[in-house]
Amino acid sequence: MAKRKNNIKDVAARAEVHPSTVSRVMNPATRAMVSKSVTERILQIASDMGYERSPLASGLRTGRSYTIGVIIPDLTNPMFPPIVRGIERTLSAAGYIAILADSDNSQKGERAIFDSMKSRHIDGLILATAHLEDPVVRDCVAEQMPVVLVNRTTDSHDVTEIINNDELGIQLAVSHLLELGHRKIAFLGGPLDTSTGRDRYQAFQTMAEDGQFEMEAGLCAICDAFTEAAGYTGMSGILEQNRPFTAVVAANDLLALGCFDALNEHGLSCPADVSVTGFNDMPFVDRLSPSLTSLHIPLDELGVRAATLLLDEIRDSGSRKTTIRLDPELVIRGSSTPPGNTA
Amino acid sequence: MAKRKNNIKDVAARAEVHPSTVSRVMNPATRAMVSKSVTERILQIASDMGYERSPLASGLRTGRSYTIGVIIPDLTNPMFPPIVRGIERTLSAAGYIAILADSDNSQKGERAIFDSMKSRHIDGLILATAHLEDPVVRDCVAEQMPVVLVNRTTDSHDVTEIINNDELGIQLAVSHLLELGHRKIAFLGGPLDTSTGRDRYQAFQTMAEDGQFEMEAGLCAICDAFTEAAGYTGMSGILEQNRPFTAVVAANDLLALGCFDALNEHGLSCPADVSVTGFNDMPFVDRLSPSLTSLHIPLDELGVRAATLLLDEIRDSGSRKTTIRLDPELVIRGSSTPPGNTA
DNA sequence: TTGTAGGCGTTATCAC
DNA sequence: GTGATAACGCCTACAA
Repeated sequence: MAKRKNNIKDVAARAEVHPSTVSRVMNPATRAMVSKSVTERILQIASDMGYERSPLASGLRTGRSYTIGVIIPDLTNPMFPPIVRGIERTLSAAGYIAILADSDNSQKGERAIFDSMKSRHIDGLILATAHLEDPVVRDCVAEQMPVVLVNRTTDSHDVTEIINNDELGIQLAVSHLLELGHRKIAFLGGPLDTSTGRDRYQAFQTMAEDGQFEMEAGLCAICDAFTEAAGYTGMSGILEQNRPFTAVVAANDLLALGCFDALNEHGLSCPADVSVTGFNDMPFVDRLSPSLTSLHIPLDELGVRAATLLLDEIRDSGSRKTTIRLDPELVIRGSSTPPGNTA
Repeated sequence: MAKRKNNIKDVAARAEVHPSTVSRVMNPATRAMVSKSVTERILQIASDMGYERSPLASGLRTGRSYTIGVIIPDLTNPMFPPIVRGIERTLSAAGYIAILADSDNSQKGERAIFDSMKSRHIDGLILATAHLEDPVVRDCVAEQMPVVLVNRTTDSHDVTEIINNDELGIQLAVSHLLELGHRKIAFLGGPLDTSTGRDRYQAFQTMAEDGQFEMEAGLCAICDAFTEAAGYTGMSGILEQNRPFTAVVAANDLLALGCFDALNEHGLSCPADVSVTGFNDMPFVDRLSPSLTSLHIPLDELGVRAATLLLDEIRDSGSRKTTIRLDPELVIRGSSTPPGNTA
């Protein structure tokens, strides 16, 4: 009946050695200290008894938990599941486990989750939630907690991160629309307290300032979240201005979806009346009606590399912080065509 | 410099009481044992010092980790993120944390994850991966590990679970197609070693046997996974038979998407040539081209209730195992219309 | 190469 | 109501 799990002492007793010897054998890093014959005997017995080291106890002793925190702003945004999957696969291959939390796009949520994770003694953190000014990131740096940012960065680049070339992405999108003949282009931006929100917006502005097209204040809306609902609200605001335009650059795919809704509601159709581009090329946008022109990002790879960077960081926390910036690729689909009837 | 976190002894020293007393105060369940004045003083000091209990150490002592394992077959299937989110929200509100893993639709993966989670001393498990014959579920029952199944069940119903009324779902879909006038209906099923695969298939068969329409062997394909790729392969197989049909009932939405691809490739269009229904009403199917008729399931609620059931189970593991079965609702969209041109 | 001893932070159990 | 003690399972100087 007593279902107590075998512990290190049980194995030691059966192998007629001291628990510390078993401990050394069970830890690959210290295994070399023990003679070959004893090592083999202990490994055999341990496996026979179904012994498994308790990460809890060993973590308590060593201060490491082999647990990594992963905070995502919105798991229902289809861009994140592939990232999470890449992270999780990579971590578990290295003997780590991921504890996942969704901050629900809120900085307060992010903080609460961070505190809770910290109390679980996580060995490191992967954040997809970074804000330009982010107390959680600052705390990580201050406390020397290994951390990697994915997709978004902060204003103080003293952290390892893997992000996208947001400026290039917007350049590609706008150039594409310009080549199609569009000249009145609206912009649907994301929150300016995130790097993806600000940098994509700035890139759009810069292209206008370079004289490539004319930017009108009324044709620019900053949404307060990267969600369909916010995109809908933002686009509705633009439409109420009643200014002519033939294309919309949205700062991400969900905003573009909300944009579709607002256009439909105003009797406009995409792409006949208005062309739309998104950002991220999240799963299923190729199947939408219309299929969405977007900027492709290797999401799974983003996750894999974020996890790899974090593992490096944990092993050698003194190493220089690196910033990896991936170039997005424009994927042209049905939502962008030459301008026809002007709205 | 020494950034060591405050522990229970530090608090005790500052409050001039014994660590045990602090321990009693910090645990809501035992707080009543301590006098009001001491309780207040300790709480104040603890909060001043930023003291947080170490779940690791307390877990080591008590055998509970306040950690719940969550295994999902495929996180990139959009039906799961809302479920995961509901689970995570509910668990964290109760002081638990979720460790998430993706089994990648493989029973071997499920087993490996389970073992790894067990070694982390999880207090319970939520499985969305159940197979009809599932060793992991059997082990949970044998080891008295609290477990809740979501979405899928097993053949031995000795486990708490929250699932869908799959039979009703298929009845609704088929009835809908019959009412539209379809009589040659194909079926694209999921793996028969899962309850959702088998039960949806059986429901389809039963309706045919009841004489509501004629079921043809050649118009029935069982896919080996609930994925777009498998749906594409399955549907291609049906199309190669060259038998006339005007509608397809797919056992889930991803299969329906794969079905779209195969139809397109064969020059058939939905719904003009063939009507299609899905299952799960996962996010974004309302935006597809064509929008997909499907069976709606309250995904977030599924997650919330699964987590709630598990917490109940943890508190009172002796309680009777319950099966909750939710009725799906048919949502009619663009992919299903009366039959026009026969294929 | 292996054993010894002490401690990681907490709590159950017994005393007082 | 509070204090003392040991133990959860493991790791690591240090000693042998």
